[in-house]
Amino acid sequence: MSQLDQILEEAVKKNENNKREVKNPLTKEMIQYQKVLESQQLKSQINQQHAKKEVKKEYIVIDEDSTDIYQQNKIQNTQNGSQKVKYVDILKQRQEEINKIPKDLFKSKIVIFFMRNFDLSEKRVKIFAEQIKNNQGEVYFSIQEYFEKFLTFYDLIQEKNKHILFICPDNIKIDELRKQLSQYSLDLDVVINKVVISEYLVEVLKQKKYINPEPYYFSYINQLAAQNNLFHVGQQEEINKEKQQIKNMNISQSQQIIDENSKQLSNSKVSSDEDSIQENSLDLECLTNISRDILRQRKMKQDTSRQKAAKKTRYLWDYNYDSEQEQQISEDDLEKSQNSDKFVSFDSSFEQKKAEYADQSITPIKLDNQLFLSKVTENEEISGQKINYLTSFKKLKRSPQLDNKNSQDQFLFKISKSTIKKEQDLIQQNQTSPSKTGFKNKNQLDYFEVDSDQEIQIKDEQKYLDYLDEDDEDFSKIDQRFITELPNLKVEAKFKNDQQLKSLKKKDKIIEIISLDSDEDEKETNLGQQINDQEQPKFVSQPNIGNPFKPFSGQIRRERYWDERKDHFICATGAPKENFNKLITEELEKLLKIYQQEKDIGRSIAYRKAVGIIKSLDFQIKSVKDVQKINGLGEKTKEKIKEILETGQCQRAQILTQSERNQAIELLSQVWGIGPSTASQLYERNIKTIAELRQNQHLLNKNQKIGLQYFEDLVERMPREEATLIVNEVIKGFKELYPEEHDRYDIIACGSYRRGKETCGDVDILICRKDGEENKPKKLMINLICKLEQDGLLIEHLQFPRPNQYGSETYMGIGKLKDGKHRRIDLKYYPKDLYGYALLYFTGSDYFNRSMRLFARKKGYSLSDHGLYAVNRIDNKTKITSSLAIPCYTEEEVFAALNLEYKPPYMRSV
DNA sequence: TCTCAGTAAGA
DNA sequence: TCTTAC
DNA sequence: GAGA
Ligand SMILES: O=c1ccn([C@H]2C[C@H](O)[C@@H](COP(=O)(O)OP(=O)(O)OP(=O)(O)O)O2)c(=O)[nH]1
Ligand SMILES: [Mg+2]
Repeated sequence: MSQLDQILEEAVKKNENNKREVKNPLTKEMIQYQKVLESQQLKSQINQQHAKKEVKKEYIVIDEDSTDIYQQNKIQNTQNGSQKVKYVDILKQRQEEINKIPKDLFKSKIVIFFMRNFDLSEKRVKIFAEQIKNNQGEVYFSIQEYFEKFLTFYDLIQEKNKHILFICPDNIKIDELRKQLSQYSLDLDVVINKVVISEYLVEVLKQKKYINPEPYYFSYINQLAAQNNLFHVGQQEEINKEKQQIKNMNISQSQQIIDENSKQLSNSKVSSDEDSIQENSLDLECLTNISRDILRQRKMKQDTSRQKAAKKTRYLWDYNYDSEQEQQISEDDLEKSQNSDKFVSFDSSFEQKKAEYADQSITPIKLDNQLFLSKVTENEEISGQKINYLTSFKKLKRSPQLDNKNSQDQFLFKISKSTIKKEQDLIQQNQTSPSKTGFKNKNQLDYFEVDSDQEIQIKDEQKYLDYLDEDDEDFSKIDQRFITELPNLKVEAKFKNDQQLKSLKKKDKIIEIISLDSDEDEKETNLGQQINDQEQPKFVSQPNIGNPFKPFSGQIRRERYWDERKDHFICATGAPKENFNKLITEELEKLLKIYQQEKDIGRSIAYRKAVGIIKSLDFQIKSVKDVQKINGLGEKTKEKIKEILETGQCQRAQILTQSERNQAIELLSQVWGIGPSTASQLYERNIKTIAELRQNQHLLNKNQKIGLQYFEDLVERMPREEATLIVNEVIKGFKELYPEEHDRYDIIACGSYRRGKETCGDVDILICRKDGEENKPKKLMINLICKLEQDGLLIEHLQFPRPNQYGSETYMGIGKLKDGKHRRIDLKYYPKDLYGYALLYFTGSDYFNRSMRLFARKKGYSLSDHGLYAVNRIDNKTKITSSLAIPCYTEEEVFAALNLEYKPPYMRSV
């Protein structure tokens, strides 16, 4: 038995052993991923230390990405005689490491790689591939690529005498491969000798000490640097001390990570409990789920961080920021400040670093009351004018040394002496400051430090100009729009204790506090989930003496840029009533559904967009040429369109929708309250039909049970006429409930009904008071719901209304007409001022909303059912939102505010 | 490499 | 935090 | 998956 055979056998065995354990999501792949994450954390920690000058370093990492630059630079260095910059040649180390693998391990083999794995990283695969090629082997990166080699089927079979390996990350791909091959009526075993999961292959190679994971982790680089005297500090003793410190830190920390991981690994061997999955069906499904979980986790991480950031920032604007309080600092403090301002990022590419070394024009800049270190490009010609503009900046954060001081000092910033000096020199030379620091007084010194090494590049359309260009006169007009306040909104706050209240009052914001009425019968009404005290206070409006919104620099430019490109947005083009390409959109929608199930956000957005674009066409696509130049339809989509035009279907969609799993999940997630995650969990428990689900109701929550109960009725769409009757019932009930003041309210059926669709999935009803909020009965929505329940219209309640910070309320329930089927009914109440935004939102369609909101976002606004706000997005984590919405009292005004043509509801069905 | 709408509720 | 919904 |  050859060496390779042995290794493969072990890898396969490992795979089989692990199949029993996979119920626990802590699989090896996940642990590898964790390891990478932690390595990244370590990296950023050390980067921070570098930034704080706790550790100085002066070397550059050479890796696969920077070899060319390295070679050039090396020649230059040696020509000059003295080596200026030192290198840690990680590439060499990696090559040495990979050389440890016996050269002829893959000799004369054919290897097909299917890569997506942390451990068998891309770099490593490249080196592998190189090695195999040098040993009379062959390497392919897809099965198609491999097939292209053959003219006849006979050739293919002959080739099998060689050892053909398929290395892939997980079992999904094997499944897919099988399907692909079945299209050619080929069996997997005919084509390929062995299929190896890369994860387990790597595991075996590691055990045999052929490969070492360390060279691909950050800590290894640090160790190397320390070993090679590449850390530089003034005193020799300190050098040694620091070197040792870093060495220890990295070794112990990375060792710790490895230990922890192996501990988790051994803990993760959990015996599967009996009701989980049948033995035979387990393997593929479980592994697919796990890799989905991992994908989802990665995505979820990004999403939640964005959400959190978004939540915080509104408070930032309203309650934390006060420019008046910026303090001046004495000369003494200025003297004390350290004179150092070189920021070198650790592992970025060589070119970037070179630029950083070379660039001396780092200056502080103040944008919208945040401080940045900026790079300013001087005298670039923009629209015929020579202008200085900001090309990139580093965000600054408050120095921790200030946290101990008393609160009055909290608006001091720190910037290094030399940068201030540069600024002052410019001012003294009577030049206009190239940045927006506003440091006119040399005593003014700020205590700020660099938040992260990452430099934020400013996109072309977002360049922040120092000087107003001709368009910027319009700022005054914008200003007018922004300072207008939305009247009639009340401030409502609920505090955990008086302290919170005081601290807010201190900041001179006037907040009117309305105690939440505690009517006797309130306790009996189920108002849903309790709000956590910690989350309070919530504000129904903004303080009525807000900072008048100042337009952000570059706003005119930004708006113009996106106005020129607005035909890329479906909200600007709209869709005709008729869909001329039903076949294509239906096929693409199949794929869309699959990707939504798999939680592949990117692809589902891409396919949704493609469907939207095709629906908006006012002609029938006859060939791909008709859609050749459309923005949003890329290569792959066009391929699929071509396929559909030629064969009448998309093969991939066909294969995917045929699979039992996908069909079951699709069916189960049609139950209200069950989404893709729950559906696939149910499928794992071998629940594949509604009947089976009805047998296992204990797995469902309250609303899901209701959804299941009325499943057959709810999956159906109702005819438009029935929706009309339901709306009339609601209006009738409302009139009976409030006979005197009913005409003070607008009651409008929105959703697909308002868009003029012939069938409606549900009834969406918007209620809006026409005059001020003060007169609105407190329990209007609850009363209405009780009334409709008495009338026999509403049968089940899914979601009770509860006032939120904007004074809007949402009800979701199930109702039916006499002798009719059960239908979903949504009631929403919005205060008068939100009428325009709410009507726009509730009319949809969902994709039209997304398109319009994206357009608003790009233009520097944020659009929702609560308003259109001006927003300055500094980076993906930081934004400043104006506390005052741009007033739009009708849909038309919202369109106008975004400089969009008004689209009547029937054109919004994208 | 980053982004993809924005908001809210239940468990 | 995760999932689902509009 | 597409676009920047
Ligand atoms: O993800 C979503 C879903 C819906 N909506 C808005 C637009 C939509 O028109 C309205 C009502 O939602 P519903 O789910 O009822 O959609 P619809 O457009 O009315 O279609 P259907 O006929 O399926 O009810 O809520 C969104 O903004 N985002
Ligand atoms: Mg609807």
